[in-house]
Amino acid sequence: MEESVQALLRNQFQGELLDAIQKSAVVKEFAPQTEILREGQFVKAVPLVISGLVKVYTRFNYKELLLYYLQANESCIMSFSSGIRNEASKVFAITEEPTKLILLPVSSVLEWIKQFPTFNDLFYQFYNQRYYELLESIHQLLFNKMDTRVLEFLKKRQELANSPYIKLSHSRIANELGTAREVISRVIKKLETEGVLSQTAEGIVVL
Amino acid sequence: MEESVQALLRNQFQGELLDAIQKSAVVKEFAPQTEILREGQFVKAVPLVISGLVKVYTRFNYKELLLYYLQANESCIMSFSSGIRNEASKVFAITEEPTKLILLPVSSVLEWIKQFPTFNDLFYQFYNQRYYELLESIHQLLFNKMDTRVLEFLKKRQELANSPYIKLSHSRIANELGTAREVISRVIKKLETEGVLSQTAEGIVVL
DNA sequence: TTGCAGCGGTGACCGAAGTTACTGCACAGC
DNA sequence: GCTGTGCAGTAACTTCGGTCACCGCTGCAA
Repeated sequence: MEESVQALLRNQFQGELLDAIQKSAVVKEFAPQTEILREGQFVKAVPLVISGLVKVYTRFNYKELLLYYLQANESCIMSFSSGIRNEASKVFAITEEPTKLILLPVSSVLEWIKQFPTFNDLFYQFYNQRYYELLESIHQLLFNKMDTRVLEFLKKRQELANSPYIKLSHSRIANELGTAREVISRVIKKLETEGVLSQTAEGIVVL
Repeated sequence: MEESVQALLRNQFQGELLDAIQKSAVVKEFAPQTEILREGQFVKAVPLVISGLVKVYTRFNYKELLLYYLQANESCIMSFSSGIRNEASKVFAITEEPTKLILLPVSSVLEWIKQFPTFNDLFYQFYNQRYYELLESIHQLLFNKMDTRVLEFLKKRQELANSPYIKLSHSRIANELGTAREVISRVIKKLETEGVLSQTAEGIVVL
């Protein structure tokens, strides 16, 4: 295992738990736009993101909706839950950027949860985080109109990329929000005339 | 503690865990339409439903949306999570029927989770269940039109009440689905002419 | 150079759902 | 009896978002 990964793990975990993780974890790297979890898939490993960005989303009849992003030190609770219950996943996950993650075998995770309270806490935290993010998605869908949904989305992307320029095509944005490309064009144009953002050759900038 | 509650607990828990729960749990009864969790509330106890029905929902500017129901042997994960993280609740809970529940102090729950793996598993199960139900809500909002949403809702109510007759006013249904009363009237009328349900004096019947 | 694929812009249109406003009915309480 | 209240039905209208069709631009590859 590389030194950079080791360092990250040492930061998060200590003692026996650290040893155990180092022993059984497998490091994997993925190129952008690699599907790492399909709906209906049965998972036997829980991923823990080391670096990069993973998009978790749901899909129905070619209509998608972004649920949340996984960043460094976060885990996909869906693969954990589908792992422990031996149920098929109900969501999809795809890398957005080059992503490095470690895979923890479900059986080991189950052991560690019993043995190490800090590890257990961590997973409750993960669940919690995702619960909130789903709740937030529900709020967006139910209470907000397209313009605020687009704006919120762009702001989040700006934060995540840590760059003022959002390099996403209108149709990509439409997919994330479960709508059509034309709608995004319309809304972004409107936001632009309102002066809250501007479209440049380098990407969209929220002001 | 009454014998009926004792029996239910013995059914779910054993040994030391059962003893501990019996020692520190408080039984409470609530009349229908009693608010047991408000948004922004800080909770110091985790409820476990013994009997009855609790509605968990979110609200914004007088617009509501049903998230899920809590039935016997289920717990509100929101109060657990807001308890352990000392954060304010983001959802509301209200009794739909006369409801009996036991309250477990947050501090004890945290202890038991470490001590008793079965108890820990139970709470993961709760989290999981709610995560799925939120996901289901998102699907309903994003992919389904009002007519299917109403129909699904009515079917679920029929199951829960264990009676063919759904005694809910149109405006109540509208609230649960985050829409207006007129819309429900319109949709139900349409469903009625389509022959998938009928409205009688005793309530709505899905055929 | 041509052609084509991907992207954004736009106008026209439609349908779903939210809104307003009013009607009629049943029932309770006085 | 009258009146108030809560519920359902419904017509008319608006708004939002999804869809269709088409255009023009750019850049790439044959």
